[in-house]
Amino acid sequence: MSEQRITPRASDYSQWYQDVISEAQLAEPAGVVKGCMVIRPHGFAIWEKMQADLDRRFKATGHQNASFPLLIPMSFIQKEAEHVEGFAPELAVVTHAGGKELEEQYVIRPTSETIIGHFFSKWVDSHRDLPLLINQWCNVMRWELRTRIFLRTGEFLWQEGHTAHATHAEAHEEMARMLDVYRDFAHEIMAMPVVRGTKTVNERFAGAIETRCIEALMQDGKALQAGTSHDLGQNFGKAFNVTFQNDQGEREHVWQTSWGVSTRLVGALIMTHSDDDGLVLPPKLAPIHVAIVPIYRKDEERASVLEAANRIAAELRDDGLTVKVDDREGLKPGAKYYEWERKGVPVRVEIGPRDLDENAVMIKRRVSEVDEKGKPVKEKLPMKDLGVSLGKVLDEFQTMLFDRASQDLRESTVHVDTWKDFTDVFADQNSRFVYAHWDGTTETELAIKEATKATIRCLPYAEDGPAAEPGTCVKTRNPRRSACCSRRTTEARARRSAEACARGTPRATPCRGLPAAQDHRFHRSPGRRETTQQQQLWSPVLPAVNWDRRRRRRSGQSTFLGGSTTFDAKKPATSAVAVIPTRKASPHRAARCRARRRRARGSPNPARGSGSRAGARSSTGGRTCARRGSRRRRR
RNA sequence: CGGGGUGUGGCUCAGCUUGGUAGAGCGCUGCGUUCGGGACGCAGAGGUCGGAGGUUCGAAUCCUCUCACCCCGACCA
Repeated sequence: MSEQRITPRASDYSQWYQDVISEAQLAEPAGVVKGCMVIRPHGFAIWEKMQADLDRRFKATGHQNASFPLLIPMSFIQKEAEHVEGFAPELAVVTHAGGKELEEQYVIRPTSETIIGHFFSKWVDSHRDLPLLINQWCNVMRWELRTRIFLRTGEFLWQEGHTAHATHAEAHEEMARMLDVYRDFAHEIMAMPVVRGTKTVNERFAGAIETRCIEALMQDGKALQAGTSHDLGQNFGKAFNVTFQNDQGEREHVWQTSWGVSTRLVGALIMTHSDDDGLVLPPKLAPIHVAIVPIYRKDEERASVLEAANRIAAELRDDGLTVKVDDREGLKPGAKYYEWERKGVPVRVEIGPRDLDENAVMIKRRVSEVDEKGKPVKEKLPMKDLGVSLGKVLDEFQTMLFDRASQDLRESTVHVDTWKDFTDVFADQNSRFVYAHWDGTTETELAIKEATKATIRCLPYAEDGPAAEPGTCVKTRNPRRSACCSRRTTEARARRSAEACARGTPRATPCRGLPAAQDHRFHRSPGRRETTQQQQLWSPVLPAVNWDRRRRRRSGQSTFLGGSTTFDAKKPATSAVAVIPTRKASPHRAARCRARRRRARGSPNPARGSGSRAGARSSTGGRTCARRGSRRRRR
């Protein structure tokens, strides 16, 4: 147990997150393309499973998939005033194509309300054309200044639903319906409890009249916006002249909604369940359900064990499970164990000569108890009907993850009534879900953020949070309803100290009690069951949540035209794709030389990378490396 | 946009202050011994030192210019 590949959560949560992703081979920074990521096969497989289930839910609620252009005429973006203001700073713009400067520039879509609005205007003419229920699976680009893999990247994959309705009531209902679809998906498939709520005006989508969200709590106590659903009112209908004749023969503008979830969900999944040993996946999203590790010494053992492993694998596949037989030579079983655990495979099956004699196998759940010697607990299962018993284990595992995450959420949620209590929660780098009264003003909202870095995540649904009841604002003492606050997970600040990470401490016991077995087989309908069982398990006792900051910049900051002008002035016709805002060239070689001299002098380098990580690595590295590494790190 | 840092085998880095023909660990390839919680031995492959120019008999190292990426802040449905 010498090598520490994954930084523990307690020492550096942010580094832990990156380590889990890299060790599980989910994704990596593209490097050659700023702020973008490459999603590797194992990570993409998780996204594909998410897509498959969500797509089914969208179709079950009457939506159809379609595809719209990646490029959007600049003028479209400018048609809705708030929309422009919100998105302009992070647009990538195509200025040249085919060797010539374009007469009208295109933006690479940051979202498709505008171009879809354009086509809606062509497709809608009568109230009989409504409702129009469209979804698009695609990539979008937002030139973010600070990126974090899966959570915020320059380019990301998502789905965006866009609908048009004849009445506001209908559109509003659609908006709420799709938020519930997201909630159900998070609970049933991701095993991730979320809180539904309404965004404050300040956090609302640019161009919407109401934005709702689902908010999840990550293990560091910070909130993550996992999905949004917007009531766009008639804003885009008016901007793009989407009108219809109602049954009275009058022309009206349509009422629209839009809603989306993205690859950020993969990040949410990682941060909800994973531990210091690496990725933990709920079975319903695991690309591999079962990894079989054969164990043998002699050649004859090898032959019989591998034969049995392959036979069992075939049976399990018949039962609908995805199985990997790890028959690689040259790796000891222990190395394989660690590898599959890092990759989040929910259940491992070990087969050796002893098991063949007993007609049984040993299984190990990805999250299990440890015995008095500190060794993980394994279970012996008969080979007969292994598919059935493993299906049950996977069901239990899925339920256990949801229960555990729900408990985390419950324990990390507090209700406060005084400003002192409020600030205490956010002392140092700490964060939790906090329910508190708020006077409803943006001014107070910003003051709270300024003072604590906490943001108002949402005004929670009554079923998901405390009921709206009279109270006084935690900050101003003005009367108002309750809100849920937290720091946001995507916030850039890194946590470097162990003390800072309130919820980063390792769990005393790796596993909270497993729930009672359920009487259906996992494989009967993997990822397809209309589960209600889990909803019952979810006790709606808690939290509330938080944010969705976006699109609204305060006036006085860069507007679209300002950014554009700046760009053009600095970067004439050299590239086909321009980005607003532009960035300046970094320091050059002289800086490097200066650093060298400083290093040679022995003075410390304040911006040096994580010391703990380097230390861990050098301790297992070669002699030379260890010596040099420590010398350097210690300064 | 402000501040800082880094570019050297696939990865993590050393070497640069004081110029002399490029190193380590991991990984990878082959062979052998191992194999129920991260194996070991031996042999081996692999580098335009980010790029351009300059100084020098000689540049990874010194100088100038340039490109890229990362971190902190700002900013961020």
